[in-house]
Amino acid sequence: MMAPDGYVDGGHGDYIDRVQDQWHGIFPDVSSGPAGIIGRVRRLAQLIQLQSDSVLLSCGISRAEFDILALLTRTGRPMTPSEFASDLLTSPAGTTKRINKLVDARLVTRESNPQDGRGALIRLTPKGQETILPVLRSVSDFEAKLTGFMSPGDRNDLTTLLRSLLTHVEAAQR
Amino acid sequence: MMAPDGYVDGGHGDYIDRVQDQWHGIFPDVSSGPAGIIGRVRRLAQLIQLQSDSVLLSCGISRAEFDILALLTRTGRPMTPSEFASDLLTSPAGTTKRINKLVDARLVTRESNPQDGRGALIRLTPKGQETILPVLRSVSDFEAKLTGFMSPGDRNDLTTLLRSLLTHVEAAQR
DNA sequence: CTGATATCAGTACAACTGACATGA
DNA sequence: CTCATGTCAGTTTTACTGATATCA
Repeated sequence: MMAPDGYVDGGHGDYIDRVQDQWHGIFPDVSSGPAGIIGRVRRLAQLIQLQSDSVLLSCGISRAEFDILALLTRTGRPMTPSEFASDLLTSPAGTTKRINKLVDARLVTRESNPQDGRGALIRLTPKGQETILPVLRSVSDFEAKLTGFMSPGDRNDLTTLLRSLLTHVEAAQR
Repeated sequence: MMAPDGYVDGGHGDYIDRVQDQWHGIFPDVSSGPAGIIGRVRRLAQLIQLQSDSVLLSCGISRAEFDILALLTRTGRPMTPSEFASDLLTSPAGTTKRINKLVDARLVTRESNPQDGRGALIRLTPKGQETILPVLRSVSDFEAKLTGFMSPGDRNDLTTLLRSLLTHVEAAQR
């Protein structure tokens, strides 16, 4: 069914459909289209976070630790605290605290940066690599399980549409 | 370009494209398809949260307060703390604290439930209604601005695909 | 009695702000 | 000197766990 503003008038499939039915009952003339996208992105992230945190917990690692270790793994090189902060959108002080916990756990080392005396260089230790690899596999399996029910075509379409939206939201960030 | 597992091999449009290029440089044979969806949902929610919080801040209201006031508005009836907790996925004690702040601000009232002596009933006050209505408009405008660049067809497609994914994730929740 | 509802106290965690030391 | 980097101290916020009172 098509609403006047061009949005599909949802059935009762998920949380957001129920939310939008409620809004429509209160404000019948207000478009609920954008919230059908933004609301689902937010709700999905909330549920995924919940489930994904329990995957990490079963690996004995926190989300904060995972983010830094995964970032170090995928760049494959030592990185500075500034790089963590700008990639993970955390404050400088918060970044320091995360690093300290990882240093205490011997998962990373902190060296002074030979190129820049102000800076530090955070390097993954062998223990850090051993720790993060199975976790990466678990997380990857978890993500595959969540999306595996979709057809390859739908997954491609969703990926493309989300990329388009993310590109736009990133541009609005600045 | 199509990867062997049926996922589009992304260009360099957004944060996740760059992340996936890094992963592909380290583990060339691992599928990065699911993370192209899950990663974007997470990143989108993070950026949207950031921008949306600043919209709320400019309205002088916190996210926690907004969620409860919006829920009360869209159901159009007094609700119990249990209902807040199960809808917003917060703990009972955390829910009580949120309500206390709203009661202190005179935005809601707490009455004992005549149908159930154990329970409470939270009701929106006139001041609460006056407070939340312009905020709802601001948030709605913000959401429309984020999605307005997409074609109606793309918005429909994205909505449908996200509904399908959310329905699946909700089912996995139980 | 049991199970559910709601609250409170205490705790733990995460993040921020502002100050500061260091060096480009 | 000014600006950037990184760290620390202190504060605030937030949510949780466990215990408790109440009542279906």
